[in-house]
Amino acid sequence: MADTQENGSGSDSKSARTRRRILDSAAQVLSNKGYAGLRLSDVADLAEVQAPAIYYYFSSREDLIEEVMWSGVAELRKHLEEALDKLPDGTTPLDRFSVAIEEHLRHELDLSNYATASIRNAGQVPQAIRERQVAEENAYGAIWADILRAAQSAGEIRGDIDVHTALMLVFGAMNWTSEWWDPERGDIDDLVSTAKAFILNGLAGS
Amino acid sequence: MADTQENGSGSDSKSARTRRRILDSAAQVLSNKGYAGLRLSDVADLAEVQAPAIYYYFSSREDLIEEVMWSGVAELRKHLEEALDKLPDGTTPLDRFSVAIEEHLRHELDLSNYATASIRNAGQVPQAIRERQVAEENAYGAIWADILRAAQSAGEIRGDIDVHTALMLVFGAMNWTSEWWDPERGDIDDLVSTAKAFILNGLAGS
Amino acid sequence: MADTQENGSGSDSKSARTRRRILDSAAQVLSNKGYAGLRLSDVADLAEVQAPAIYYYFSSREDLIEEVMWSGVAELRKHLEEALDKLPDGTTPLDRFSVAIEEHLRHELDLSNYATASIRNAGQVPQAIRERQVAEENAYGAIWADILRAAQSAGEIRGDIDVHTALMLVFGAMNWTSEWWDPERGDIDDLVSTAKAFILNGLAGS
Amino acid sequence: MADTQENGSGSDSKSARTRRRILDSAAQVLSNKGYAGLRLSDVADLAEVQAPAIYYYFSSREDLIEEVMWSGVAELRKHLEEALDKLPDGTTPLDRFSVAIEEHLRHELDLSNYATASIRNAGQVPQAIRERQVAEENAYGAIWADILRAAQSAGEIRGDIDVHTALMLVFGAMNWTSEWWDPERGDIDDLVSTAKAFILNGLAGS
DNA sequence: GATGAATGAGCTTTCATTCAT
DNA sequence: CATGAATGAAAGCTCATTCAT
Repeated sequence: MADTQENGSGSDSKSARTRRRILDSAAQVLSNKGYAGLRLSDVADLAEVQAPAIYYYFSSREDLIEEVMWSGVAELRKHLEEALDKLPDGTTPLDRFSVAIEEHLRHELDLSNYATASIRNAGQVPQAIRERQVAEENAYGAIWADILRAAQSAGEIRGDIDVHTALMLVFGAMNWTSEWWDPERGDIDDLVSTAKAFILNGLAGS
Repeated sequence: MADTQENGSGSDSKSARTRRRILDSAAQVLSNKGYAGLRLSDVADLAEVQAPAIYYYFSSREDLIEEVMWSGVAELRKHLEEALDKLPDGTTPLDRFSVAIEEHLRHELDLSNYATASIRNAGQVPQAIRERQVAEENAYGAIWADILRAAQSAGEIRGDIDVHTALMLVFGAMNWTSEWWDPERGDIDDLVSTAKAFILNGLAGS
Repeated sequence: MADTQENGSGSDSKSARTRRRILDSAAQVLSNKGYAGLRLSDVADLAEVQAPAIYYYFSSREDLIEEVMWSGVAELRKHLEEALDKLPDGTTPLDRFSVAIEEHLRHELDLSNYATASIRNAGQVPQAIRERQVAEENAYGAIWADILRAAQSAGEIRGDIDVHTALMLVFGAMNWTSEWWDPERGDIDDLVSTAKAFILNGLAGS
Repeated sequence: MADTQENGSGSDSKSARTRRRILDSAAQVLSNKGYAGLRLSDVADLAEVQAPAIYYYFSSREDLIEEVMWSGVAELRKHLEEALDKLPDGTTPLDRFSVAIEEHLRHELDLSNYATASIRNAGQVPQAIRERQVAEENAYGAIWADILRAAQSAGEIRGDIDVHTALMLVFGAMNWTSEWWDPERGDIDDLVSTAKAFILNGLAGS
């Protein structure tokens, strides 16, 4: 599944499908080899096209990578927003938080090379590429921060904790999973419940 | 300090000092540009030598990088072992754990390009380089696992938690700090105490 | 006018007009960028067609360029022949020569990208393209040589001068104008009269 | 001789000789194939080095070409200045002019790929490269203009002629020779004397 | 010990050209 | 007639690496 996800929806003309294949391949290579290690020829091989065909769809290597990095976070956000929207009206902030943790982890580990590509390369990509991604990250972070603040107001988590620092520690614990978690050896349900317990206890505290 | 740390001690002949400068520079470049993004010419510039001079000290680019990656973790372990050895005999596992968190964070953020280089590039480095680093990581992880298990036996943290998963979540929260924490804007003491509270509560749980 | 000239006449079906537009555009690009610098995509943009459409009218890039280079001189010759034919029967060789100078200059500077394309790229085009152009050039040169020899016989210009060398010096003075003369800043009538005086005196001599 | 000229003088260390060989080769290729047609691999073949070696001496293709274009005119000027300096004090402007014609032609035809490269590609090179060359051209043109004005003051040539236009016609006649004159078939002394007669008569006039 | 000089492999990118539609 | 899609070949350029000095 991890290798065949579709990014976004939309038309599926032959042209659109080729573009998608290139983008998917780039996400996978980026995720494995890193920004500087991504070679267009590897992307092309995976996408089953010749390397110059990439230039029919993207104006440069940077352009292609930018779109992967940007849509990695965008997709994560869309995913989360949809999940939160489905919750019944009276759901408590802490329950919403719990859902967010689950969605983030499942999307990162189960579905998306885009997410892992974004996460792993955030620190290595040149400034020009970084900017649009940062905008998306801020939007994504804002959703989490809102939930966290609501939980604080509701007294569900400690009030003395700095929201930004807390969020970053939580993201750290979650994002790092893609570095060590092996889908072949672990059960994702176990991971999700352990992570939830760790994080919620960490923030609820005594 | 972060840019001028010395890795290990030992002889300080001119030759040894040049070697150290090259290694330090490689750690810094590796930390910023990633494995594939490291260019020997950048390392040479930082170390103030000519690029071919690197070959006098290291037999190849891979060799140089391997040493950085490997000593990043080795250094972290030495650091931790020394700190733990200094603790009085009766120190509880949980207190030892608390000290470990503090040492890991301070070393990563304050002292060492080696540590961040190791952490950031663990997933992108080729297998050949990875192996020795993995051995070091296992040794380092074993120290943490011992403490954790002792704490579990002592009933200081929950017994239902899987030690390996817990450890990885903790490492995630800590390692990710190097991606977002800005020494210019935050106080490291605050970060350390927030991280300790988050992690210890997360594992103690209700 | 210089950018919209039509080369030759003939059928004006939509197809023929598109072909003409492509040829005109090629002449202009060739004139500005040179043989190796001509890109079909530039020609296509100027002609307002898609690049592959060019292949409907010309079997290759070389083919297209050959036609421009060849018709550049052909057109110059047709132009000159018409002008000479209009002269009254008794016109002296020297007067015919004077008319030739004027026609050549006006056509080159005022009317035709084809002429400048031919002139500027004569030395850089591959042999295969060159041949047909050389044939045209010889025919064109023959007209000039005839006039010059007649003038020599009539004693209107020096007899000791080598006709071929003289002709080449004259062509040089004229052809070079397209490299330096700026229609925005100079008056073409002034240029024509100065050039006539220079050339005719140069050949008449003392 | 044309293929083996040395450009400028100076040290002849091995390194300097390689640099010179690359520059000489570039001048020759530029002269034959034009700006867009110059391939570094052709230059490298002629210079008997591998293509990337060029980058040891020049930072880019443009850089290399700029130096050829610029030094083509610079060399021409140096050549001319030296010849004029050798003339006895009382030499008339017209005699100086005559010497200038001779030096220009001989240098262009006999000695220098640099000169022909500069002349042929002046119109096709991008603006960035052009600028430095234009400066040199102006300096070179100023020498000629000075002589011409002096001759006008001395009444040696017509007073009604525009100096700039005249100069351009003269340069045209001379520069064009490299397009048609074949050293195998013609005698350069004949060409020089014919050209002198043509130009001087052209400007002296009746 | 260290460097100037050079190379070979491999990268991104461009471009003429083809072909199914 | 014309175009969207794609390719093969080759270009400029970068970089790790070598080697004589």
